Amino acid sequence: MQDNENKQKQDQLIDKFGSYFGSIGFQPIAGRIIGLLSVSDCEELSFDEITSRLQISKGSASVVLRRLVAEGRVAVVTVEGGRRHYYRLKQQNLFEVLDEFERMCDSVRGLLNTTIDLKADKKSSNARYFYQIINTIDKYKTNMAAMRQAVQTA
Amino acid sequence: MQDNENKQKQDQLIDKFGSYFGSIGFQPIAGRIIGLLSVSDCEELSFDEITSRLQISKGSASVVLRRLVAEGRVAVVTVEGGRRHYYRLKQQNLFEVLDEFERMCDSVRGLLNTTIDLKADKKSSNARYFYQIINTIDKYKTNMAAMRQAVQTA
DNA sequence: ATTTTTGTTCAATCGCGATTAAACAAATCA
DNA sequence: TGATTTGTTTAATCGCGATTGAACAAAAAT
Repeated sequence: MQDNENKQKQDQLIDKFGSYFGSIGFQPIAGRIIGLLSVSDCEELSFDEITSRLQISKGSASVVLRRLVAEGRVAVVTVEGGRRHYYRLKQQNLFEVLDEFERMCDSVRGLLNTTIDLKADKKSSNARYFYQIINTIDKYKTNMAAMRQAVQTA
Repeated sequence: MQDNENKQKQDQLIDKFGSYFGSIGFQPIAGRIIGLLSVSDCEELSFDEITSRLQISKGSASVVLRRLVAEGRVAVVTVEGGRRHYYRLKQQNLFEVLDEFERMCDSVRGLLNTTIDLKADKKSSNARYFYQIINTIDKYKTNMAAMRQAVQTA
């Protein structure tokens, strides 16, 4: 009973992980695998445990796990002598998400600069708006750099 | 010649806007419309100018524009006496993107908290990892609050 | 009143990633 | 060696949002 209830709560959480990772561009199954590895009390699960717990085909699991391993999100643990593969959540650099966000900011900044360059009237309403955005991005990046430094030295 | 070259550059930029907005969950056409309204020297374009410049069906344009207007990304300008609708880029609150990012942080934070709650061993490797992430999120939010204040009073 | 312009609605299609099933390969066991 | 477990590969399918085309509606022009 207790166990069953716990499992249900875990399943709900796994789905929430799934939709979160789905929202940032992961395949649904990839998100749910990360969810399972995050939620499970046992931190190393076999291929078989993953497919049966998530009720997914071996094919899906194989493809998605390979990708997750290649991306460095999941680690494979091969126990000596055994033939099974075990998978565990790989801990990420905590600033990785911020890195990606800043890269996105950079690309937007570049895009806006090019856009302004191409404009006949650099003082037009939109051009001024774009200048403002560029400015805000710059402030944000300065701020983030300071924060990283603070965390590093802490 | 000059004109044609300029138009090509604009088209490239419009596609870049398109793929950027696509990457953050917009329909391709929505992204390209925003791109056109951003890049165009004329800041108010009619329905017809949009469909013909982007080579899209009236149906698509109608649906997508309605949505963009509903979301507050595009404004409709109806000139007195005329029957045409004109569309212009609506300038956003510059912190809107950050707002969304912070909301996402909040939801992740909640998810991780729930996950830790459910764990048998709160000192497990993953649990400790999740605590670290929560901590970093908190630092980030504190920092952002300070930055906003600074921008407000500037 | 009729025609033209302007835009909307909606059924049908298109494209594409996600997923599966089943055949296949490789390693271990008996 | 033959049987079993463990995972991979790939062709086919599924699902779903994006897009179109064509019929339709509303307003203005003639």
